[in-house]
Amino acid sequence: MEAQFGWGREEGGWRKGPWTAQEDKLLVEYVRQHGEGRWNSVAKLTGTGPTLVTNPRFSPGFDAGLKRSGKSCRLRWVNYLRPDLKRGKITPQEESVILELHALWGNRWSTIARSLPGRTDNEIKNYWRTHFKKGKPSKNIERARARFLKQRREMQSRQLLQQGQDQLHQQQQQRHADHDGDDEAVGEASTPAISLLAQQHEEELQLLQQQDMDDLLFQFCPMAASCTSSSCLLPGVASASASEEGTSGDHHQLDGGDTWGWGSLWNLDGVVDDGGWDDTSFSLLQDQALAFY
DNA sequence: AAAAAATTCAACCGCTTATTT
DNA sequence: AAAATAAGCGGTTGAATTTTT
Repeated sequence: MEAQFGWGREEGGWRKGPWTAQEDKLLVEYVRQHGEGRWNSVAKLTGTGPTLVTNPRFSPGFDAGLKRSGKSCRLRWVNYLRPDLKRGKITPQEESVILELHALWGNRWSTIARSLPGRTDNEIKNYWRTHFKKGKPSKNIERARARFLKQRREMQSRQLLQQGQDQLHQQQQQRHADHDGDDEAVGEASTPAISLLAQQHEEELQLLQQQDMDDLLFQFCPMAASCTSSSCLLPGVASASASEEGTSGDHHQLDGGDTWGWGSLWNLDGVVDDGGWDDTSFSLLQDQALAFY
């Protein structure tokens, strides 16, 4: 019934490969009796106690002990048998959290997992890799990305427009003060760069709107909502959380060049200095965004 | 209908960090 | 204080399953 798998056999005395229901039972029983931890003693203590030895379910001479290394036992418990694990698919809400926290912390799966009760680091890691890893972005994340960029653009073009208007206003007033009743056509020529930029962004924006991906996006990707609300738009939050690390575990690269976009897009390290969200950092980010687009 | 390709995810490995002896 | 042992972490693997051709 088992051991039909290519890799189900023994190596150095320890069984390896997929766990059987029987093995699970032994491990669960072990934890019930001895608690979590001391995994190396599982093999010694399972199935050898008087209750199990005399249990008629085990034929005489059959070694009922669990022939698994401590490491394997711990893994099985932590990732699969623990009763507080949440089974079933990752919910859209959870996905949203994963995306956000990964943007913040990179591949620190166990850190991310702490914010997702009932989910293991392994599970989250798998989820991330299968859904958001470079090369094969799912349709969902593709849409999410588009939305993210769109929001950024909307914001920027609004900013630019406002800037241009302010500037124009200022110049007009200045001119009024300087020499009284003069022309007003000059103002347009003096802010061509900004208005042009703003116009370009409006055009890009409209292009995106034509594609009309919002409805689909919302249906599939909750991140759309979080984009506006949390860390990615609030440098204060992001930099505060980001600075909390950097003490010891810094050898983890935040975003090894092969994962795409999000890490570098959302992680504001090195872009935002002391919580300031100025135009330069914005356009820097914008450039990064465009590079991926 | 079946073969091939793609995806999923449980479990492994090697390494680092923490705890115990 | 340091060596040994245990726990924890993240990357990788590959059998099983699902999807595509």
